[in-house]
Amino acid sequence: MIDTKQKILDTAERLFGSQGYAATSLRQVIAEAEVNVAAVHYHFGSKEDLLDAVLARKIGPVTDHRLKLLAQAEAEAAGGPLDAGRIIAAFLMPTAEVAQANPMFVRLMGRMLNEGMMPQIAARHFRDSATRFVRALEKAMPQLSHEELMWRVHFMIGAMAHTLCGQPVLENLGGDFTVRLRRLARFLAAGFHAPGENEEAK
Amino acid sequence: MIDTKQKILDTAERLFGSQGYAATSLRQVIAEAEVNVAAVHYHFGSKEDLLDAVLARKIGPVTDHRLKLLAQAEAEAAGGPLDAGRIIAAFLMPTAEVAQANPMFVRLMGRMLNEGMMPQIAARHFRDSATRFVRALEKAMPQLSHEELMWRVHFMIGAMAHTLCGQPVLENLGGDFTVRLRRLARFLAAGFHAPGENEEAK
DNA sequence: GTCTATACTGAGATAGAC
DNA sequence: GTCTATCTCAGTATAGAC
Repeated sequence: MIDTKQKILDTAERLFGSQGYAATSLRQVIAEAEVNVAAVHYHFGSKEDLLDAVLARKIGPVTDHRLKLLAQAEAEAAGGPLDAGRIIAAFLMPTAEVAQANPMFVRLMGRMLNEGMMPQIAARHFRDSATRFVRALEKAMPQLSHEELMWRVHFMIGAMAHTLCGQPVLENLGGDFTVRLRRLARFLAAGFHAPGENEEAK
Repeated sequence: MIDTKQKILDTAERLFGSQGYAATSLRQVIAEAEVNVAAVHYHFGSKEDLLDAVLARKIGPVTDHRLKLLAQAEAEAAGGPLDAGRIIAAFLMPTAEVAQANPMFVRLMGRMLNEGMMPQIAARHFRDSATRFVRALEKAMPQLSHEELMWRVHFMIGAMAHTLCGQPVLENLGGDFTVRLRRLARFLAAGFHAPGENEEAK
C-alpha cells in the first residue's frame, strides 16, 4: 500500500502528542495504523527517526508562517525600531493555527522542547527560525547583553513549551488556544522589557 | 546491607538527573549501585515509586526554604503590599542552593515538571508550596483575574523547569546557577507586572 | 526483614523469505 | 515493499536463601 507511510505518520503524531514519545510504543502505533512492526523500521529506520519525520512534516509551515509574520512586522517598521512584543507574537501565534487544525501536534511540539532528551532533534527543527528571531530581538533590544538576551529567549521557549504541551500542573485551566498564547505573549513581552543585569530601573 | 536503599536512591538521583527518567533503566541503576534487580522492587515497588522516593527525599527542604523566605518577606512588609518580585525570588532562589550541593537533583526537578508524563507525581511534590505562593501572588496582584494569574504561574513554572533541567537549546550558555536564577526572577517579575487582559496600559 | 536468582512479558531492532 | 521470526534488553513478579 502506498499510504502505509502516511498512516504511520498520522497515527504516530496523534499518539506521541496525546501520550508522549516515551510512553508510546511502536507496537501501539502499528496496531492502530494497521501495519506491520517491520514497516515502520523499513520506512523510517527507528522510533526516533519516526519522531523526526513526524516533526519535519508539520514544522516547516509553522516556521514559514513565523518568518512571514516577522518580515511583515519589519516591513511595517520600515527600518525603524521594532517592538519586541511584535517579534514575540510573530514567534508564538503561528502555533495557534496548527493547534486549531491539529491539537495533538502542538502538544507534541511542546513535548519535544520539553521531553528532556533529544536536544539534537528539537534543535534541528527549531534552530532555523530561532536564530532569525534572536537577531531580530537583538536589534529590538540593543541595551541587553547577548547573554542576557539568550537567556530570555531560553525562558520564552520554556514557557512556550510548557504552555503548548498540556494541562497546567496546578489547576484545570481551559480557554481557547489563541487566548492562551496571547496571554503568554503579553507576559513574555513584559519580561523581555525588564531591565538588564546592570540597569537600575526601566 | 543497611544502606542498600541509600545507594539506590543516590544512584537513581544522579542518573535520572543526568539522563532523564525514561532514558535510565533500572538495570543501569542497580549495576552502578551494585545491588540486585529485585532489591529496588523490594524497597520501592516500581521504577515510578523509586522516582517518587528520590523526589520526596530532597524536595521537602526546598519547599521549607521557599516558605521560610515567603514568610520573611511577608513579615518585612508588615501587612503592607508585597512585591511580586520578592515572592517570585522566594520561589526560585532555594533551588540554587540545592544546585550547589547537588546539580543533578535540580536537573531532575526541572525534568519532573517537564517530562510530559506523571503530572500526579510532579503535582504531589509541588502543590504544597505552589498553592501557598499562588495565594501570596493573588494578594500582591489583585488587579489580575484568577485565570490570568494562574496562567502566569504556569508560564513561570515552564520557564523555571526549562531553566533548571539543562542546557539551552540554542547556545551553550554557562554561568553560575544563582546568576541564572536571578536573571529568570527579573524576567518573570516583569512578566507578572504586565497589564492584564482588559487593561490598556501599565 | 533483606536480599538474590531466575523467569515472564513486552519493548525496539534486525535478517531474510516472499 | 511487506511480513515472519528472532534477538536483546527493558520492567516486573515470584520463590526462596540468609
